Amino acid sequence: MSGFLRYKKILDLFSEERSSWTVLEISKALETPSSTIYRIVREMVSAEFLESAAGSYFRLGPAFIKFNRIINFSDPLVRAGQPFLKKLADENPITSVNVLARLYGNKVMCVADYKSPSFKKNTSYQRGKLMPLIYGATSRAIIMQITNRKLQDLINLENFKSDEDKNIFLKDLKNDRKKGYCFTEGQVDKGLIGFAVSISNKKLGIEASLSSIFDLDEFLLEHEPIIYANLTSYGLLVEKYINEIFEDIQKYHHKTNSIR
Amino acid sequence: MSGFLRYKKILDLFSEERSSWTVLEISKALETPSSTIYRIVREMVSAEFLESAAGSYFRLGPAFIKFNRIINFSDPLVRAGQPFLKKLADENPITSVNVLARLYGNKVMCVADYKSPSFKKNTSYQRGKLMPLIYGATSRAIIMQITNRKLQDLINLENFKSDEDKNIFLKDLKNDRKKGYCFTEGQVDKGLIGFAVSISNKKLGIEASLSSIFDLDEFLLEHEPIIYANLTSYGLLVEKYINEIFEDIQKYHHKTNSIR
DNA sequence: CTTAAAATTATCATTATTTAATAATTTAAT
DNA sequence: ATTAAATTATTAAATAATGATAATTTTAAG
Repeated sequence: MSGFLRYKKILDLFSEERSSWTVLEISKALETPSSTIYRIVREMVSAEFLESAAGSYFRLGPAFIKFNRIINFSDPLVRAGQPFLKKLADENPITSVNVLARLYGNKVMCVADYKSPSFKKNTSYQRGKLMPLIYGATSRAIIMQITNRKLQDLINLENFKSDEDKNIFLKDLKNDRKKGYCFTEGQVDKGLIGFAVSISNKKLGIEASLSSIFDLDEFLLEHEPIIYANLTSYGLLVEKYINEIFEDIQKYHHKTNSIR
Repeated sequence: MSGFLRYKKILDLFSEERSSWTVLEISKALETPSSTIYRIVREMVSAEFLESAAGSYFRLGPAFIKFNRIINFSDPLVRAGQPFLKKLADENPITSVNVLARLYGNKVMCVADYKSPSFKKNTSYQRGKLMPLIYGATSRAIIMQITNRKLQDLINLENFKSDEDKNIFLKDLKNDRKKGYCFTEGQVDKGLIGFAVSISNKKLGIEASLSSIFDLDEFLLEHEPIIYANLTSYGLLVEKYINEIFEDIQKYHHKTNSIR
């Protein structure tokens, strides 16, 4: 265990289910002497990546809240897309959960979400949560924009039940790519349906999606055209804003670099 | 530069204003050879604390979003208080910004906020932002619960204009402690006023506050009793929930520790 | 498709840090 | 006040980080 991994292994112990650990517990879990863990934990506490809680427990520190905020206010995708999620929800014909998500390793992560206040059911899509790459419209609108080698690599990491399943998935993906949007039913949450469009920006390396999730019980066929119209128009708007943000960033860097 | 500091120094370069850096820029800023920075950045990218963006730039990685989410769903203060912020806003007599904040080093950090949809002015209190310890009701309701040595240490870090200012501050603090709540006007944002109560839990080491911020132009004296009533009752409710969460955590740890 | 520049990774001797066993100290609970 | 638990300090030995340079890969332009 060396380098950053030393610190990351400790952080990775912390989860929603188990959010506080003592040094001795960490020491056992990582099979590392407690004197070593004490030293490392002390470092991380002083950097505010961990904080000491009561009863000699430690929990994740406020540095994560701070850096999360910086991402929120500066990440081009979040900055460009966040303001439109509420608008999209308000314009949808029925209550919805609206999600901006992006590729994160070989998973998909929701980076912003807005739920209509009266939406009743629970959804798995919540900011910061990792979702499977091959299920749900949100994910599909992301993977459908990926091609060649990178697509191969991602697909190879997935466990399809059979080669047939894999081929069906790839064929569906091709179809969706042609159509320009995705629809799935109950792949992630039972009783919910999802619609999604791709969001991308090559210069910024953004591979993302914008999606709306509805309660199947509320959904009528006549809603479909409005949903697609909303998603595609807001999708384009988000891409336009991402581009503007990109140009701002470039100007800024040009300026600061020439000063030096 | 050694240990975790090596990594933290790089992360600390990233800010809202400057959210992407190249390896060469980092290398210059930290006066460290680029071969070293390349190695460190690579480590952090693979741990997802940084991510490579377009044009050989790097930005903060999705690990922060992930861990932030874990804090959101598990931090006793956030878990207990978050759900009440909207309720508090809805019950306040005029539009408001409602904030849960806590001590963070020698600063105060907002850990959850809810703004009435129609609240017009901008406030400095946004989740994740660090605020001064000695200005604003939000901060004062935190520092007023701190005593003895710890208070001394915190006060000594502050730059008061004069000894007189310092004494006035300490006297006001004493008064507020007696009253059980704080009021300030325009100390953080001009044209805004703040009301706050303390939130604490000794066992969990929580030193926090619940506050409501209003537009001075909308505020009438007759609102005051309602505001105080709301803050104090929700403050007690939040403390009660923190306590329940504490007991849940204890049970859980008891269980998992006895299994081993 | 080629080519040149820029970005990134690999190599390795030197230097510095981390490790972990143990002792010493501090803190917390009765 | 006392004792156990938690934390910090100390140390030689083991290990890893550094940074100069070379090698490779990627990117952008013609």
